[in-house]
Amino acid sequence: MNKSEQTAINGIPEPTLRRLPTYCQVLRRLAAQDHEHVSCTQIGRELNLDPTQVRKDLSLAGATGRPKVGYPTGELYRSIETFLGWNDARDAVLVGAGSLGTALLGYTPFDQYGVKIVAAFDVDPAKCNTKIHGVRVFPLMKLPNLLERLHVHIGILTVPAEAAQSVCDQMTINGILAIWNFAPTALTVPEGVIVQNENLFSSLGILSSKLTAALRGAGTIYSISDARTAGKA
Amino acid sequence: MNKSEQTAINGIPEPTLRRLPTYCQVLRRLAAQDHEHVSCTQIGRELNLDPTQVRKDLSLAGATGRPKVGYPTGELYRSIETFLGWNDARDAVLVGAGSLGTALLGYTPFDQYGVKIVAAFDVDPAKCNTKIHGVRVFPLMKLPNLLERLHVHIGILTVPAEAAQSVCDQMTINGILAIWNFAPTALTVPEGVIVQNENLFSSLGILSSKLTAALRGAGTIYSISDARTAGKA
DNA sequence: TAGATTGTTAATCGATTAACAATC
DNA sequence: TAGATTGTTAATCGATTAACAATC
Repeated sequence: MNKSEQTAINGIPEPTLRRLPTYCQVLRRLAAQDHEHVSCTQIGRELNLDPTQVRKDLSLAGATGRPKVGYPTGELYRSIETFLGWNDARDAVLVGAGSLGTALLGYTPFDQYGVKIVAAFDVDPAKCNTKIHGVRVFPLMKLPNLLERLHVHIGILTVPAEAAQSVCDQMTINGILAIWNFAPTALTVPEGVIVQNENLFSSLGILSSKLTAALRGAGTIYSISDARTAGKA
Repeated sequence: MNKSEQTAINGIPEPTLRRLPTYCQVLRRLAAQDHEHVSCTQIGRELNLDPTQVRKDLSLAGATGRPKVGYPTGELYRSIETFLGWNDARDAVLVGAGSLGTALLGYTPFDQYGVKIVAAFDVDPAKCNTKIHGVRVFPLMKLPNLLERLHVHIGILTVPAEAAQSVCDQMTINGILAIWNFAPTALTVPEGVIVQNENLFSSLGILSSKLTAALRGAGTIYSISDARTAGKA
């Protein structure tokens, strides 16, 4: 049932989509260092990935290289960028100008990664009609009206879990097609709407359970510096 | 070589570790609503997951239920919490008190999720010796000294990509065993050190490539039926 | 040429899903 | 009891990895 997150779009596996942006980051650096060409082996070394996997990912994104030579760095970068839809930024709105929302409003790199936040919304009257990092904050009430006028397709959700579904509904009713959800709760959306969950607590769960396992193992047989053994099993 | 990130710990698959925290969130809500028992079907409905998968996850976490009855809600919650190491909070330090770092310092739910940030560090003298959301900010220079004294095992990295590896090295040299990395760059760490990458741009890449695909194919039968699966979260 | 590298197909591995007996 | 649910084993599915011919 939860096909959404794992299912391939256009035959592109989700893990591939997740890796493509990291290739962009490496390629940008290599291009700045005047590397005209780059091989899958090089990229794989930078990111600790199997070169074959890199090659398969690149081919899925439509890139082509030359045997022995590799891929032209700049061209490869641009073709991934285009594939991801990052070459020209899309407008987005953010709802929930709390600490996390504020941070995202000030996160300048987004411009380079295909997203431009054009308006923010909050229920707190104290925040409304101010600007945060140059973005105007509107009362939540105005969301439907403004969405209709602005034709924005991306919504960023940084509200508390309790408010998430209600705001989500208001977004989808008014034309939002993709929601980047930072609220730690599952959203129900109409068919066709894309939801990308960013659950910080899930990551934290992985981190702490691995650490717990490592420390547990360290206490019994291995020393702390040997925690690696506990980490692999 | 980055097996550490993908490899199961104690035979627990990474996807399971990622789902366990979401079960906690649902269970907490159900417990508050006085549900004494809960079934995998119920949990699955809340999160759009296959009930069999939920059951398997729970069994991997060591929980047991009773046929027809289900799992005792409170007990199940506590057993997952314990499994994740969230029952008593671990100390952590944060390096990089920029906008994202500041947001994390103010993210109160962390206390409930096993992490307590006891100190922050930054290179900017203007930020040093102040408090952000009640956490003292120290000059980065003091990191080694303080880590040694505090015996902290978790490091949160919210510095720019260029500084990430250097700070990471300072962390691991001084006893950090697990790094929550928000910098958009791959880290090289000694064996046994756990790295959990939180690459916002990877998520953004998935979101925007799916949206691009959906908009590109808008109108064709193919993309509409394809978008259906993308909707479920 | 020789060796590195691409592109692609086949094999492997692991996670999800299905099937089903046990049980309350 | 009947039906829902657990626990577990087997089947399926998909991603990763290996193998290898083509090629610059």
